[in-house]
Amino acid sequence: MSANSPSTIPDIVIGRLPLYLRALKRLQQEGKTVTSSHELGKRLEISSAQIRKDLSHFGGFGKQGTGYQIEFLVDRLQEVLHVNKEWMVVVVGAGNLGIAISHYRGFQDRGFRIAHLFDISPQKIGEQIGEFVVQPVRSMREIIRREGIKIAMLAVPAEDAQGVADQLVEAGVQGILNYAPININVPANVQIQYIDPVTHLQHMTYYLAE
Amino acid sequence: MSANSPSTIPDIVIGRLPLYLRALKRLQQEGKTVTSSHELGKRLEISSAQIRKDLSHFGGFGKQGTGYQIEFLVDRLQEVLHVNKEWMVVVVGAGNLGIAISHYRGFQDRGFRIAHLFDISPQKIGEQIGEFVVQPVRSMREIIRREGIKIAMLAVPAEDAQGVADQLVEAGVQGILNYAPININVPANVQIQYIDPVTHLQHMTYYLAE
DNA sequence: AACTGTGAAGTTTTTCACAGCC
DNA sequence: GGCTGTGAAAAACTTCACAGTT
Repeated sequence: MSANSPSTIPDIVIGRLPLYLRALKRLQQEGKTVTSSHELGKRLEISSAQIRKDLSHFGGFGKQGTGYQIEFLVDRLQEVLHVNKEWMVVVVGAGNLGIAISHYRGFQDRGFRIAHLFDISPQKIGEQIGEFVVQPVRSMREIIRREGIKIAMLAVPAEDAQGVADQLVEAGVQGILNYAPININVPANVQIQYIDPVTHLQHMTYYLAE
Repeated sequence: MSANSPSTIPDIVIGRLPLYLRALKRLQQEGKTVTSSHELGKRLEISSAQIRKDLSHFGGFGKQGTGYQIEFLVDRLQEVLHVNKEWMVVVVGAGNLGIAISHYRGFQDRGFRIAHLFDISPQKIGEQIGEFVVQPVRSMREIIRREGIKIAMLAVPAEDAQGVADQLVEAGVQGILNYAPININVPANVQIQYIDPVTHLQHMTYYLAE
């Protein structure tokens, strides 16, 4: 079967594809050229049947008796996830977190490039952070529009997150990665994902005896 | 029904509790004292039935016709998640990310306090980062043991993550929040959670037209 | 012999819908 | 009238197990 229309594939499956991609690239770095659902599953602690079924949504990528050509599978997954091109991304918030994000080298080779760093504070505007000069939130809308940027990372205080998100959506952003520890509401056509380390820590402590 | 033994409650339910807790605290900050599964669900984009069912695993926390006393529910959830005390946490890796984590103010009032910051690089050791002096990984094991620390945040390069995780487990750590973009293997009795912004970005781009 | 891709079976998770209470 | 807590039903997800290919 060839690639389905996106809407028919469960979101939970989509969420695992980046993990497969990440693990495959690592196998590649280790010099491997072929792998199997079993080997991959062992690394990821996911059953081999799960991996085969997930991948089968997008077509038969493997060879019976042999397994998967890693390079081929990496290409296919990058295609499916639309990271066979480079997405321009903006960071909003030039506090410690925004600065750390702006310095992070790990976006480059996985499909993302930071294009701008914004902040609202007059003290921060104009400051040089790595390769970026902090720009005013005031000009954010215009820049995002002009450059057709579709993705933003939100690293502002929780109180400001909804307001900034509204502005980003208004400017045409279609995906927001929110680092602020608060839920924000966006239109249905805008993707939102959350990163909040504390929720992960609290998830772990449930299982830790006191 | 009163609190069950942890093992009988689905992990997926546990994963939502921190989100409920976060949203409830925000409602509290907004001055509310009572809420309903419907109101909470609207904020979180989770169905009200789901919220009621999740909470019912731990006892009847609400009142029919009225809803939930926010303060009471916050206390119960903190109890269930074991964050009614403060957990000491160490950070390993004093690069940009480790530094940002060490500066982050948001752990304090949600159950966690950073106790130490470690790095392996001689240039970094001794450096003052906020309120911490970077300590050598060499002395990590001894310090974790002595202070009975159970949780670590890993912010080292992917290549070093497995090795450091092994040392942490050896030292008695029972939960690791791994920021390195790589899967690591730990014994079954050790909790592990991952934070990798790129996997979230790639999840979003699947849904974004090119 | 090793491995994929996949229907069918099994399990888990979510939603429904309503009795019971405030 | 508004809301919870919960069995029962429905939906979603995972695993099984094996035919088919290399």
